Parts: sequence; C-alpha cells; structure tokens
Amino acid sequence: MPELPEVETVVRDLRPLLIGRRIRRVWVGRPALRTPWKAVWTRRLVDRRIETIRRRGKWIVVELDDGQRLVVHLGMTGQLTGTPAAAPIEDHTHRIFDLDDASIQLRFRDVRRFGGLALFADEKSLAGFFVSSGLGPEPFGLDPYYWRRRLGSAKRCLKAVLLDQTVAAGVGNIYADEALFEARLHPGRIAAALSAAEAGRLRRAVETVLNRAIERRGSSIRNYVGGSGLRGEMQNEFRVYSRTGQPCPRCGAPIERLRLAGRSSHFCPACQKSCQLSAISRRPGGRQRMADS
DNA sequence: ATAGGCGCCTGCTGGC
DNA sequence: TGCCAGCAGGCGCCTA
Repeated sequence: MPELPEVETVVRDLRPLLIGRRIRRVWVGRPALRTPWKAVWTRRLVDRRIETIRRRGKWIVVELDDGQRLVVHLGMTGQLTGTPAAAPIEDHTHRIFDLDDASIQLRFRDVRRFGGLALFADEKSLAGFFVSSGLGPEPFGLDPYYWRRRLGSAKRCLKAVLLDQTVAAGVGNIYADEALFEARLHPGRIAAALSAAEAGRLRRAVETVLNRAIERRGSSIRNYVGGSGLRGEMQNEFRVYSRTGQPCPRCGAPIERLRLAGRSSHFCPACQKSCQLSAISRRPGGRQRMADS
C-alpha cells in the first residue's frame, strides 16, 4: 500500500508526537508478521528514548537513544500511528508501545499482515541490512548517469523498473503509473530502448509526482492513514491510477488498464504511445532500438 | 544473471 | 440474499 509519500507522511506526523518520548511497555499481539517478533526485542526496547524518526525508501526508521534502530514496513495495509491511549483498540492491531506520556501510544495495525517490524542493534547493522537487500538510492536528486545506466541495462518494461526497489527506493504501483503518465511514456516500453531525453523526463516525472503526493499527505484508497490517523488527499488527483475507462485529463481518450510485472497498470493510449515514432525519426542514423512494439 | 510468476493474508466489490 | 471470482498500496522465493 503505502509508497514513499505515504511513508513520508507517517514519519512527519509521528515526529512531533514521539520524539523525546520513552518506551515503557511493549505489547505484542500476533508475533508472526512478515518479520517474526523476537522476545528479546521487547526487553531491549523498554526504557529507551526515541531520538529521531526517519524514512528510507518505504521503511520507517525509529532511532533510539542507545543506538538501536526499530524499523517498520507497512506492507500493503500497515498503519503506524500515535493514538490516544484511551482510543479503542481496533481489530488487526499487532503491536502497542506504551510511552512515558501515558496519554498516547504508538500502535501498529495491519489487516493483511504483509508488513512487519524489526529491531537492529545499531546503525551499522541496519545499514548492512539495507545494503544486503540491495535497497537503491532515494528517488530525489538521482544522478542522471546512474539512472541512464540502470535503465540502459534493463530489458524489462518501464513499469517493472520503476517498481524495482534496487533501482530507486520508494516508488510503488500508484506513483509508477502516475509518473509514466507525467513523462508520457508507455508502461510497457523496454527501459533500455529509451532515449536520453526520455530517461531524463521519467527521472524528473518521478520526483514531480512524489512531491505532489507528499504535499497531499499521500493517497488513501482504503486502509492508509498517516501517523496521526488522518487520511491522505492524493487519491482525488490521480490522472490514470484506478481510472480505467475514464477520460485522460490531457486528451480525453479513455484510460486503459494492462497487466504488467504482475500488477495492473493504468495509462492513456493516446498520450503514452508504445512506439515513440517522433523520437526515432529525430535520429535517422541512430540505432533503431525499438525493443517493444 | 535476469525476469516473470506465485504465494503470502484479509476484506471488499461486482456479477450472477 | 448468498456465493464466488477477482482485485487491492508490497515483497521474497522459486523457476526458467
């Protein structure tokens, strides 16, 4: 569910609620999420103070005063919220952290249980985890040469490349579709076949779309809420995602849906041509790298 | 080595 | 009203 803008919103919401607070008690409901909870983690968290909260890709990193790092992934339906302790505990709440401010709790809730939490001993072991999982750079201010190299070596379609967290961390299904629309590129085009100009357009489109979504506090389709329990607003401004059959906001053609890389992909068949004929005609002597058709 | 497919879970929606 | 198929923001494992 939550992609970079949603996770960023959670982090920004949680900071004023949690920084400086000390964890007093950890309640573990269902231990077996995607990452099983280790009993020692409970002991290691008690009496630790929360120093900072940050985001890396779709991961939330809570830094504790003794150097430990509590990391949270929201999967598809995860919610990490600072909630009034008096509020009723909703179904599918799997972790509750009591704080020294007894009026508020940090709660983790996840209907589908694709998310999870883990505790790392220090920054170094957390960094090692991110490296070993191949987590790519943040999608802001990407080095254009890195971007072109990653696209140029990929024989798969653009949609698959955008979803690949080792290329850039944080883009998911919604914002991949929205970025491809913004860049006027067909999701099924082969990444290696892009011209330099097209690659640059896509790189900038990803930033544009993510920034716009952060300003709107992310997209709430069903489960997503920010760290204070508030829904996002970006779902009202989708140009293509979940708009199959509705008119393209640019040209009015009906939006189409296609299954790519195992995910549904939404695009405008008129604005996002699978063959960019104009790009080819501008390079008469160049290699015809039309790997898609 | 890469890339695609499937499974993990639960809940909701739409068609019959 | 009920049943069932299909679908959903992610990701890791398996296979070809």
